[in-house]
Amino acid sequence: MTVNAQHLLKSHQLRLTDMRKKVLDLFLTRSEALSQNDLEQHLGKVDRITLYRTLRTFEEQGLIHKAMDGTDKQKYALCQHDCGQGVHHDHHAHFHCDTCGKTICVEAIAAPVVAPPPGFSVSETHLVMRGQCDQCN
Amino acid sequence: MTVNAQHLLKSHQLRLTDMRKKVLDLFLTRSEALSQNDLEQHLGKVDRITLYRTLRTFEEQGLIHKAMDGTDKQKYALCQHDCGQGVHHDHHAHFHCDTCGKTICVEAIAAPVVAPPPGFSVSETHLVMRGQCDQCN
DNA sequence: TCATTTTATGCAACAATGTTTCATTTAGCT
DNA sequence: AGCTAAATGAAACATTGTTGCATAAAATGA
Repeated sequence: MTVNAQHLLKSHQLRLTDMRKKVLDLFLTRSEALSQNDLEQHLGKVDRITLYRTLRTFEEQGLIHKAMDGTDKQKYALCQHDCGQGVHHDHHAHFHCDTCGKTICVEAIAAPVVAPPPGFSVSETHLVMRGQCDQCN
Repeated sequence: MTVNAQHLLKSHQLRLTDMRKKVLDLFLTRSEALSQNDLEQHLGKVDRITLYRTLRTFEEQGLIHKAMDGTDKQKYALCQHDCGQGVHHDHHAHFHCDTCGKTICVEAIAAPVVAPPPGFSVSETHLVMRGQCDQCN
């Protein structure tokens, strides 16, 4: 486990367990968003349920965020900002490659601030691009 | 069945079957996007698989489009433009209410045109807002 | 209207994913 | 080392997505 992972867990009031260390380490070495299935592939034989709860916990504590990409599968990526318990500050766009299926965070592009229709209030705005990534182009 | 539904099916080269007429009629009376589960609730006892294939066919033929809303469930809404086989022209934003769970199309707001990172090419861009709708506010 | 052809349906079956309950194990603290 | 709160792992179940195949129905043309 990297020092970084240990520090991240500690700073988010999370106990250091094997599963959490392994999962977080994997996120730290990957630039693209990971689905639960991706994680299972990379981690080998791990308990599906524990992994599911680990991801939920990480998301609740602001360690990772859901990467909306228009597919029906949930994917997660590391938060780059100081997100905390129940608070996320990730406003970047996500890019989904229709060829390789990878989903990556595009920090350089922020979701636009748009005026909602009358009577509506907006708490988050997401921008999702689909197409071909640099690897597949 | 409304005349509208019959005309829509015909103009998209689709046979007029009971399921298709019922499903399309329901979309025509609803302003929000519908999940497969929503449709089953409203249609009563219908075959799950046939409904699944009906939605897939409608989507392929440009009658309905997937309404991305950040939830893990697939939702569909009527195309407002002249979408055809494999061609969709829906570039509007979608709004998801975190209270009532409804997802609606916001025709007034278009997904922005953004310059992708170098090496990337973009085929579609989606804009999703989350918050409270006018009913729940 | 009826026979033919093409397409849609309904059923069975299965894979993947999401989720809860509960007994057991483990991490963090004293 | 021992205590306590929390995490894990197993079982079990719900929901959703998906394919193959025999049957039924829609469109077409005589």
